[in-house]
Amino acid sequence: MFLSTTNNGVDAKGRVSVPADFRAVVRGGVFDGIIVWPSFEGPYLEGGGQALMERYQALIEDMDPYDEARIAFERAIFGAAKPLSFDANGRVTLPRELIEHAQLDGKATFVGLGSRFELWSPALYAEHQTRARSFARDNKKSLRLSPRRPSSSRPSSSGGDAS
Amino acid sequence: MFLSTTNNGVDAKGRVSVPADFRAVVRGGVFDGIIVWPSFEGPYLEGGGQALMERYQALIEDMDPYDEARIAFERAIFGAAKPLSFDANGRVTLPRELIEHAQLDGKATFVGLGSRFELWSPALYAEHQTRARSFARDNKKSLRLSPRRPSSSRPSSSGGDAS
DNA sequence: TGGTTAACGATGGGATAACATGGGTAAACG
DNA sequence: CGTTTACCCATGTTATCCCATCGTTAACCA
Repeated sequence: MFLSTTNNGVDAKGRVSVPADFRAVVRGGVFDGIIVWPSFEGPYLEGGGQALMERYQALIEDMDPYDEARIAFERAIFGAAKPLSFDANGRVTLPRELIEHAQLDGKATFVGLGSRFELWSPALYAEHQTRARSFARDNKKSLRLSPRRPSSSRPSSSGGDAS
Repeated sequence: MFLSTTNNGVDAKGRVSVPADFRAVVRGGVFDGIIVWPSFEGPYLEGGGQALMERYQALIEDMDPYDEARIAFERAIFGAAKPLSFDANGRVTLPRELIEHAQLDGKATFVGLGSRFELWSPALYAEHQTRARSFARDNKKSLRLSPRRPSSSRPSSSGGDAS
């Protein structure tokens, strides 16, 4: 499982060290590396191991062969996905177009999301985080996670990040 | 699996380098090359390895021998498909009619789509690419990954194409 | 417990092989 | 006999591999 957030450097050749935890997730597959594609939702990258790609492929092959959505997904995901293999030190080389899409400038933030991960420019990710947080606050009623309830006594005062 | 998008040149002889990743996918078959035919959906080419052809053959042979659709598929795919073998440098020579169908003019864009690939004029593909991305964004809900269940119904090497 | 050392992960740079591409020549085809 | 197709070699560019360095963490020893 891809977990946690890591900030690594992107050198002049576009190389970036994949966090060791992430490498351990994909270790064992026939393809020793990760697969990365530009998100079609924003200026960041999405990635995973080959197993993730095969899950997408299974999903897509269940769709009608001439479904417009199927063709769109095939082109948006498979067409844009780059297989990036690890070098001896656990790095991958990001192609120029991926670096540009995510606006990476010397640094990249790996964000683990369980079955996949995201790659962000640190600055954009911070911004995205604050927006995500306020979105969560605005929608907290729909975010009830578990039957466990806080049972009062918790200071409802805004804890620092007021807006 | 055919992945990623590559832009290669088409010289005066109609030769184009097949991306090395793509060559690796079809490597090992008895026929050392790719099979390409004009799409009946638009001005581009479709292609794959021999394994893909055999899949199509199996699909079509399940249809009624006198089904009009079967005849149409046979003519549109098998009748128009050209086996293009690699030269020593990994290139194929595109016949004139394929170049004209896809309106290739010095450049060709290989688009990997998992079990097959497409060949486009770069300008024409750019347009379809943006449309595919926005369509995918609007319909992403239909791509939800279901929680992986242990009883996977198919072996991991799906589709017969090598990794 | 404090200090030292070995191991792992991350980073930087240079050498080398792979890839894409161009042109030329010989064989095959009509 | 002319045209086309296949094969061969040469070259620039790019990506891949290999080695060295450095910081951090974890293990080990006194």
